[in-house]
Amino acid sequence: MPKESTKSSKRKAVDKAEKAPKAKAKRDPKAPKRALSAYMFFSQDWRERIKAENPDAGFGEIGKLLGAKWKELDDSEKKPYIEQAARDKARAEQEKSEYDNKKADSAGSGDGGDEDDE
DNA sequence: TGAGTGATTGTTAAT
DNA sequence: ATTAACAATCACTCA
Repeated sequence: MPKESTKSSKRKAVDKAEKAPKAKAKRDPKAPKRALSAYMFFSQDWRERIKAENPDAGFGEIGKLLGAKWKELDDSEKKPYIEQAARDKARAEQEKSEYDNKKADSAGSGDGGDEDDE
């Protein structure tokens, strides 16, 4: 059985389940961005289905419908999406790698080699 | 070393 | 461009 060592706490954040006051835009100028989550891939595949059966459904309907279906799916059904998420995660790792690389590089040289206009 | 925190992903549609 | 529920996430940071 998989050992569940530390998973006894981080719950608090999830447990809160409070209404999102508002999503933040971003903090770092070149945020390496994270990886997409299974839900992202799931939505990409389902969004068309949801709209197909709910052409009038706006965002609220789709969002709730999507989430409802997502939970309806079996772990095996989500697996493919999770795998995609895992794949993207690896991609994100590379992104971070570059970000970390640049970061370390610019840190030493005062002036940033490449400066994006922003 | 462990804990948890926040930031991020994508959809649609309106503003 | 931004925001909003919907869900996952999980890499980073700190003491």
